[in-house]
Amino acid sequence: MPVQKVNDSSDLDAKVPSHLQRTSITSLTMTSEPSHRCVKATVVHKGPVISCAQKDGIEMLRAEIKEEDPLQRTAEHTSINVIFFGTLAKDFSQSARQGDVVLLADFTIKKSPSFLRDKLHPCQLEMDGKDDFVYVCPSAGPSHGPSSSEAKYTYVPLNDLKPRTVVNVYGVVTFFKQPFPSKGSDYCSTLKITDQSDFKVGCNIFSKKLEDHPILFRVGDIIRLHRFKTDVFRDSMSLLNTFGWSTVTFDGTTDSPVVPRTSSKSFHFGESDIRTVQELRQWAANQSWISNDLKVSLSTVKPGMYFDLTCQLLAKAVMDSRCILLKVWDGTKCKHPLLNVAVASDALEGESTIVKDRMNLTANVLVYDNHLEMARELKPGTFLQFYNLHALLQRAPDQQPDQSEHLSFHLHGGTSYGRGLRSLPAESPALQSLKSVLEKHVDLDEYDEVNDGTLLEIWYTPPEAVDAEADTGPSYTVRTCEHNTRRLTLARVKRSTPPLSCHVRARVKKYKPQQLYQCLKLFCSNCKTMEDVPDDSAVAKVFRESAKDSQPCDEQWAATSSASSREPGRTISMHISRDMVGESTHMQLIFIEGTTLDEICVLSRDYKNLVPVRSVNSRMTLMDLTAPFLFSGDKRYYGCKQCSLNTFQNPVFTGVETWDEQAVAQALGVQLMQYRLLIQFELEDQTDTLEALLWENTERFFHVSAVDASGSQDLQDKIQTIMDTIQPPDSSLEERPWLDLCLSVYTVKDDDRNKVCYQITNTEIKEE
DNA sequence: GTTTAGGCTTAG
Repeated sequence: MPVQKVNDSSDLDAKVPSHLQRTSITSLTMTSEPSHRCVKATVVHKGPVISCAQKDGIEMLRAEIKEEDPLQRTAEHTSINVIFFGTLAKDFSQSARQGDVVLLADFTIKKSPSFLRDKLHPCQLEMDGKDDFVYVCPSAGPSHGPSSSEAKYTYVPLNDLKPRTVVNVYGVVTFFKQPFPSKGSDYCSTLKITDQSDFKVGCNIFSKKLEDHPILFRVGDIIRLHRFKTDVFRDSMSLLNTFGWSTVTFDGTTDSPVVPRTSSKSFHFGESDIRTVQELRQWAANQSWISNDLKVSLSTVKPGMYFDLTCQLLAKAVMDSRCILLKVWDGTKCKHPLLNVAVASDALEGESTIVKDRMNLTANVLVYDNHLEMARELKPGTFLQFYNLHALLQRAPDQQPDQSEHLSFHLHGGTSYGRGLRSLPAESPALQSLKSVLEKHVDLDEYDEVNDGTLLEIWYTPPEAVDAEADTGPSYTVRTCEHNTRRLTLARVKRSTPPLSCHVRARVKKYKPQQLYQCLKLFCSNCKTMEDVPDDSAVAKVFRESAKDSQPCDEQWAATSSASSREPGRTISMHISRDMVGESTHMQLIFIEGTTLDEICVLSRDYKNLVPVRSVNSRMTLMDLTAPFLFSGDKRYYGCKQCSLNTFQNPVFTGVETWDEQAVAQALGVQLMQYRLLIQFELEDQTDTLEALLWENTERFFHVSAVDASGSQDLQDKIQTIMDTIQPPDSSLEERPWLDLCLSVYTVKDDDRNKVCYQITNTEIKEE
């Protein structure tokens, strides 16, 4: 069903079919049953139609809709993202404008992948156009028609104000205080406004109700005053609210939507208001008092400064009856070390800031006295505006006098210079740059559960890097993979959904096995059995028992020569296949019987392939597969006990040019076990630790072949040397080199449960 | 039927 238009907001309500129930956006949850619900709200943002590559190029559009929220202070999640897909996206793009009221039904409720950053709503609505239901009522003011009441109000320029008259005025706010309790019965708002006449007029507003006070966020906001009384005070004109008064405010950003902010349920608002606001914005943008007003962030703040800070609340704690600690960040790194006010974790409300503390991203703000009333209401995650915040260098209680002082922030008591704080609604234009900076730190969100990569690209372009701190300095490894995925923190990797390939930068906290020779494993590629390489004492025992009381075996297919050993009763015999006699290969494969392990080791220096055998009832038999079935130079090869076939009775030795371990194993019916190197690392970065295996990639990682290492002390020493560099014995974390790693995240079945595993792939040690 | 504040730094 395409998007339908109606002319009046009240018509929308008439369009609601009887089986549908109006639901407030605030009350929507993941478990809401969407099928019989509809929402009515105003479009506050409409994005472009985007073609989504990860969804077969389907077109999509994100819009943000907002429900009437008279107070704009405490109600949470009054806005929600709506994603339109396919033709509905295009249709909506053409039919709806910012400010329009829409009625939506038959949507799907999904988890919002952007909630942790935009704080709009934990859910989002998705509409694919099949049975969905979209009505649009073009904006013309929330409760009145556009032209019928035009010119109802006249606005007096500020230079034309006459004393003791009641007027309506428009102005740009050049100074304001958040409402504060007066000595009388009311709250008082104090502000100063100006307009194109450049006259500045002071204004006081008294009201018992906080919600009736103008909603002002920053200097440059625009205010409309109805029914204000003029008077002269200290040779200047001033304004005071009088009976029937009202105020409406607007953001002062040029080109941003003209959205009236008011608690009033019914107010006049028409085309001429939009024009007036736009003209004032344009005029103010060229005034030095606003355009020179550079924003101060944590990265630019200087000690001693009083400044306004736009930020997000991370955590809070009550210090005492006159002080609350607010831990905030704005995504920028402070140039001075930031003071960390230690608070017991059970006294702290909100997320842990440890990771951000370490990166000098967390500002500790001490809020005093009259501001506690406001601070007490704040919830972690809220966006905040501080006014006249004081940056102060101070020493931490446990700090030595010779150490550099740390920067703390105080919101002192009182309201001088507009001192105060307030929360900002998530959709405020004043927050757009803050949000985009915070998004670059998405990997730091310790509780971020964004896994749905498909919808993510509609919100942000991934940042190039995670963090400058870990970026600097060389890596002891190099990635060899072709793919160009984002680098993630370990905390983020742990929250990802397998399968996944990703890049991390980490250090090795620990590794197993600490006795590195134990990392050499035997692996059967057939049955996937992995076992340790048997130690010499176990192998020697097999040899001793095989040689005990044995008579040389007598096989038709073999030519045999025997010699007495030093021990009485033990004969050493060598057998060569008759098939091979006369061929050039005949000395390449020799069966040997009756030796000790030591003896066969000595003999293997002179013969290429020695197969130890024993005699059972005069028939030649392979030894127990605990022992190697083949000695070849300094290498020993083992067979899999489960998978080796017993075809030794009638071995075939023809047709092989060169005997190697594969050919020997095949001729003997042995399933050759491969040498592998297995190491388990405990990786660590600023966010978390994670156990990752080095398994399939080990040989490339060390530039060492496992089978070569099995017979070479030099190569085993090489691995030890590399490990001692990655994780020097008794080293502190800072002494260990960073490693750029490619990680593979996958699941394995473990007792019928899926277990997530991490393996280092496509990564090599840098060798000088 | 109309007091309050009328900007202009805490001092932790």
